[in-house]
Amino acid sequence: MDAQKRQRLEEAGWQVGTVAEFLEMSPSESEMVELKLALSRKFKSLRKSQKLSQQAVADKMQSSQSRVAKIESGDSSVTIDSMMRGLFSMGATRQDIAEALINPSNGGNADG
Amino acid sequence: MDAQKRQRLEEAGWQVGTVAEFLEMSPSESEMVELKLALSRKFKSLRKSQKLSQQAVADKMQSSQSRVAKIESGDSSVTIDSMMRGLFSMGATRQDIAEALINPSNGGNADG
DNA sequence: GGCAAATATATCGAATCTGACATATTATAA
DNA sequence: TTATAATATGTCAGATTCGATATATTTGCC
Repeated sequence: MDAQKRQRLEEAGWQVGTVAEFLEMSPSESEMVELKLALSRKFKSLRKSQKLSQQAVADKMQSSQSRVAKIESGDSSVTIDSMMRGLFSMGATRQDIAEALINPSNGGNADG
Repeated sequence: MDAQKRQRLEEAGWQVGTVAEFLEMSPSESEMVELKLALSRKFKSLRKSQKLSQQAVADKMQSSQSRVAKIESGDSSVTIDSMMRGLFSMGATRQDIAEALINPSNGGNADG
């Protein structure tokens, strides 16, 4: 059972503990996971608010649709650098990003 | 941007060169540079405030002294992931990081 | 000055991540 | 339904970054 599946279970109501506990992560590792999750949410909500397809964002940031999908799905092969690059390519400011880091929700616009 | 800042960037390996070349950097690329600069400053000020050597921080984050030096000098081979990992290893919170992103200065404690 | 600790810089093999691509799955509209 | 766009998933060669190491330089103290 991987982390993603486990998270799905949890969202469906299964009490299994925290992701960090399950994966036996150090505090800094789980901070990293949460940070990436926050950025990934912000990324998706920003794209939606601008009504862009993943392909359109990929073009803006000189990447590929599949990579954008991975960014939004929280794939572990994605770096923070990559997410930041995408956010800036969509016009996000450091302010926007800072707010996304603090706010546990998706960070504002569009579907929420 | 002043000449001193540009020179620091050049010395750190950012392909900046002339002012003209610098202006050819896309907006998102320069946002990335500024973001990394902000994180690098926060990293150093946090380490100083905790009176840790670069080696000590390297141990905490399972890296090497040389890599910590590169983080603090704004070396272009350093990823944001790497900087974040270091910041969290020193006990920084997402709040701390968010503030560092917004604040153009070094971010608070110790020298500066 | 001399010495030791701290920091900076260079290099390199190994590990990781990337963009591209193929393809599967899921929405959306006619 | 059928067609089409959008999104998700898997793979992989090439590029990038990593930690480690060696070594140079700087800093601080005697």
